[in-house]
Amino acid sequence: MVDDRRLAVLRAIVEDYVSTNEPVGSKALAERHNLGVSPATIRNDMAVLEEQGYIAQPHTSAGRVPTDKGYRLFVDRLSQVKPLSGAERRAIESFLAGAVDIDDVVTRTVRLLAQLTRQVAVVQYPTLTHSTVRHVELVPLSERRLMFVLITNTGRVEQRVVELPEVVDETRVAHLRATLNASLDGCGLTEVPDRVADLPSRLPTEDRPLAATILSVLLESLVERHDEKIVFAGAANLAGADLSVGLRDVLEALEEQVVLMRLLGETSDLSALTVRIGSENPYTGLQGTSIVVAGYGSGDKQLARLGVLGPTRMDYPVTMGAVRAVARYVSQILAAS
Amino acid sequence: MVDDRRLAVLRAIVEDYVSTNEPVGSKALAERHNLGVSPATIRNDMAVLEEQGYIAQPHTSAGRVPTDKGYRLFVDRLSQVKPLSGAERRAIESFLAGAVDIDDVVTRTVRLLAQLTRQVAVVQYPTLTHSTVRHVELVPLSERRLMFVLITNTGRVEQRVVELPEVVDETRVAHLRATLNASLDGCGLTEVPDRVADLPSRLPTEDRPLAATILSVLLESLVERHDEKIVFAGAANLAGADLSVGLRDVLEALEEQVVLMRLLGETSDLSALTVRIGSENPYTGLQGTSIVVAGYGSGDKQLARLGVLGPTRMDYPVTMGAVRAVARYVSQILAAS
DNA sequence: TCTGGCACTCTGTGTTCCCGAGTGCCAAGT
DNA sequence: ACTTGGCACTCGGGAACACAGAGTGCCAGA
Repeated sequence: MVDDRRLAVLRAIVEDYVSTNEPVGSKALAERHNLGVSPATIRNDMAVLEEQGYIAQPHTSAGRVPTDKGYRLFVDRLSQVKPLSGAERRAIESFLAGAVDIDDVVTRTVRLLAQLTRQVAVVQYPTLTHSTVRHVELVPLSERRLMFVLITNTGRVEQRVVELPEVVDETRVAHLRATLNASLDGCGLTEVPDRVADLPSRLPTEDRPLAATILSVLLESLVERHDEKIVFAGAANLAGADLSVGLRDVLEALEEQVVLMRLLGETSDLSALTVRIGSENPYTGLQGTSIVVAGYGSGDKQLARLGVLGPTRMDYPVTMGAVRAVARYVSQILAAS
Repeated sequence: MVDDRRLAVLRAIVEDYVSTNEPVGSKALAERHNLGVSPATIRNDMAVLEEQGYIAQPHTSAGRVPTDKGYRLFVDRLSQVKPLSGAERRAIESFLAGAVDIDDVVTRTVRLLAQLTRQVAVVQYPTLTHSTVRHVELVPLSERRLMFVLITNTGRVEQRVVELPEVVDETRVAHLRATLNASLDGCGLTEVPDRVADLPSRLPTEDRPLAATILSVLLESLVERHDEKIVFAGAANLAGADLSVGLRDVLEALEEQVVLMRLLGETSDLSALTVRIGSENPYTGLQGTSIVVAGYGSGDKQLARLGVLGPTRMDYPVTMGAVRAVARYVSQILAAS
């Protein structure tokens, strides 16, 4: 009973603070929310909440502000993800449906999410780890050069130019192409190294150096692209917000692929929404910000993650709703293509 | 004589203001630069310069600050582009040399430029307008789907998935592929529509619907990509600077492809450095910022542009030097690949 | 045409003062 | 055992004010 009310007070504090951006006092709370008790009682509850570390006061004679721990409790137990409105859902759907290729899907998604949440959106390209080879193509560019193109089932295309050790005619290229496709078609990218390991030995002796060159490029491109690409949008939305730390640090972090990677990657559970609040984030420079992350993917496999980053003082229910919805729609689009 | 000194005063004002970020007064000017005259004389010159609109004073009793017109004169007649140091040149070279494909070149370039100038760097992808077709590839994905891949001589790859009107076997695809390559190889992208116009009529009747479908996708992809991709980096560098207008507006402009396009595109001369200062820029929201743009390209053809954007109060000689140098190195890299 | 001198004008900063919101605590009421 | 009204206390932030310092414009003399 008493405990319940105390939680209600915490919820009210979070909600008010998020919407007004001002420390909230006992009197205002008693007025705006009908908690059925007097300001004095609320003050007592607040003292306890502060004792327990859920709220804090900026100055002695100011109202209370939620701490990271307070937000955490709010997100875990006091709030419900808020679904999007019908209009918003339709807008998402039609906006994403127009995408022509994987690049386009990612670009549209990140912009959409930024606009929807009015925060910084972050989207990771579908990882190659769970993709399979759809086709390998060798395109002669000149006598001693060819372009190597790898197409995956997620629509991603990797290409490399290969300098050849010798002059090679079209017939030999065709043969190699056929052999490569035969051994790799449908094969998961992680298995590729195994599959091609013995390939040179299955070829005529004179083709082996050629095959070796191409394979080394192939393997290299797999390794290299393993560190995934991440894009963001909506940096302008940070301009107004008051991050406790400087805006500069946040922008710098956003441009560091590595930081972004870990930001999205270090979430434990892929199928649910992950929220990391303020100091829960290991990176200084991102103190004062929170992130909401969801996994997405085609079919039942989670391929990558997307999310938004904003000030700790954000509207979690709404943001979580938007992230979850966008993740679902993107998954849908990818599954269909 | 007098005129010369007045210009020297303007130059000194610009240099001091750029380095100190504070309105510069007659006394400080007389001390820091040996102009050989007294502060009083300088005051007279400053009065004239203000009359002519080259400088202004923020408040009645403050020093002077260059106006956009003043910067313009400085850039046009009072400054010399400052070449990079040897160390910087070597750093550029080695950093760019490691790029593996066109995407990589652009990404590295934009980061490099941002770091070098400590401002926001903007790089446009090589335009397709002057590229030629190196190869067209058709990759069957399933019975009624194939992937269409277009490779250009600049290393750019466009791909599209095509839904076919009928089930098509490999032989017919091969034939179509050969025909396409025969007519398009080496052809400039702008000529493609002409070249393929009569192509269906040269094919057997039963192949015509198939060819038409594929061609429509091809043409569409050409038109669509005509609005070029532009990337930027170094937004964090804006955080400290004081744009006269809000940081938010600038960030918003940077995320608008269209604005960026026109920003880079509306330069008259491709072979030289273009500088647009403050209000010379047509976009509100970018008042208070200047841009320095250079063209780059492989061989003698200018393919695209790159540049940096920063506060009007920037070090023009250094910035211009960096932009010019990077543009040259990128051109070199592209020509070699 | 340049220079030193001088009166004038501001901005920015520091000080002081005071209002009001908000708290913590206590004693009384349920 | 909670809850409530009352009350004294604290502190941040805005308004009013004074003041020093930098810079200017102008003028008379070299």
